[in-house]
Amino acid sequence: MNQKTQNRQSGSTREYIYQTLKNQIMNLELKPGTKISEKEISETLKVSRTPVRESFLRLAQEELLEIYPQSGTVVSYIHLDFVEEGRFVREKLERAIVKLACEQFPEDLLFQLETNVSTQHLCSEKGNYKNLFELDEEFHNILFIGCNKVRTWKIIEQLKSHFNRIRMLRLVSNDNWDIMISQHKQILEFIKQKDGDRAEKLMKEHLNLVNFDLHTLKQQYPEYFK
Amino acid sequence: MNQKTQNRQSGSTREYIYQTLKNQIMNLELKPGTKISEKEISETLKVSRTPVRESFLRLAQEELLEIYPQSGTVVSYIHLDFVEEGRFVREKLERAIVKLACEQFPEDLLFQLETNVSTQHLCSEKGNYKNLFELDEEFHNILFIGCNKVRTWKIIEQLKSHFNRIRMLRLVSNDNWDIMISQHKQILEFIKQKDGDRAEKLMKEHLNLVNFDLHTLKQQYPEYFK
DNA sequence: ACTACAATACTACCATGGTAGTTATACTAG
DNA sequence: CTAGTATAACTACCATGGTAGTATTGTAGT
Repeated sequence: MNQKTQNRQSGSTREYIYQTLKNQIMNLELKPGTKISEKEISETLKVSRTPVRESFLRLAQEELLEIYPQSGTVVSYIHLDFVEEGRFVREKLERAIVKLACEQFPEDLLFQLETNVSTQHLCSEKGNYKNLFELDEEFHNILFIGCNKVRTWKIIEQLKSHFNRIRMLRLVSNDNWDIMISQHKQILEFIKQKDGDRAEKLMKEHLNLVNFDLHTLKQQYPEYFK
Repeated sequence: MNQKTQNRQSGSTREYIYQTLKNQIMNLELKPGTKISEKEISETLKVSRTPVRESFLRLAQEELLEIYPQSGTVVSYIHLDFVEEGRFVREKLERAIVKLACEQFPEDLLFQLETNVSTQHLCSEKGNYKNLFELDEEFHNILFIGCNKVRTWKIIEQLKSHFNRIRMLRLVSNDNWDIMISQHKQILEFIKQKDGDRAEKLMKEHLNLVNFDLHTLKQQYPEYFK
């Protein structure tokens, strides 16, 4: 029997399913608490249950799904402990990274930071907050790449997943984009000047920018939280 | 057809296979570079290919296996970049944690640290290095538990996997067990005295204790490294 | 002897069916 | 109407067969 003749353009079926589900969870299209099943997903996405199942396992590993054996699978509620812990780890590591970046940083990646920041200005003028969000992520990612700490960034990305869903909850409206962008620009300046102390201090401020009151948000959207 | 009547005592078949393989990899029974396959493992461990495959995926996620699609699966070589990066992350986070522990730490876990350290003395006298190794891990784990940062420790554990294989290479002989134990004891004292600065400084020293020359080791066992 | 290429033997990947275990539902007794 | 129980309808888990893709081996041509 014909089991799959056309290749999917980007990677395996499993990867495709994983990305699709992860996006839906992070965008809150799949709301916390939603019950899903291998069979249901495999039917809506027109694939067999195997790659779906394997994606479930990976997402459970990353704490975005909770699998109850023989019973069911649920999209994880946003867990404030996880958010707090993610913030803790991120602060410690990013402060260390930006200090490292001040000691040495590859020229070509410095250039990438420059273009990133100027693109941020453009997106801000046009009110393109979706792109701005991604540029923010990219800015920090480049810092880790330049310090040869790619795995570390991946770890942070994973720990940030619960937090980023909150950020999605607040949508574009409430972030202080302009302050954020100017801080990015200033951090880049400190790196070029190799001023580690100031850079670290500013990075700490920068990460606290999104440090809004979680508990009021929890009261506003109680159905999303554990 | 009978597909599995007896329950395995501890958890699912998948978990059992995962633990078995992980142990073999960490103990270097499965040496870096060894080619393995779903079929082979499923036959030797007398299970079907599915749980084996799912364990492979998880171990690949943790960078202990490398899966080449449609081609083969290989036990990861020890990657010095990973070791270095693991050390970086661990230092930053453990220094922050021990400082936190000096601010507040639950009474019962303090007691657990006490018993842990005294057990370490016992094991040292008896030359029980295998247990000592585990007690070392436990000591640090308790610190994270007491600071409500369990996930953070899990992250570190994963990042340490490549490093721990090196530690296994050097076996028991070369570690400075006595210094290590006295440092544990001293760290515990600083926590009780709530002396964050001294605790952090000692923790940094402590983590550098196993900071031996990797490159000579790489020359000694070239077949284990990338 | 050495290269080009076809045949073969692998591999991980995906599809699918059966099973044990859990949960919801229907039914019965009081 | 309620409480308890049998039954049906789920679930994730595991087993297994087929497929596309890769690597190896054998073979023919030079």
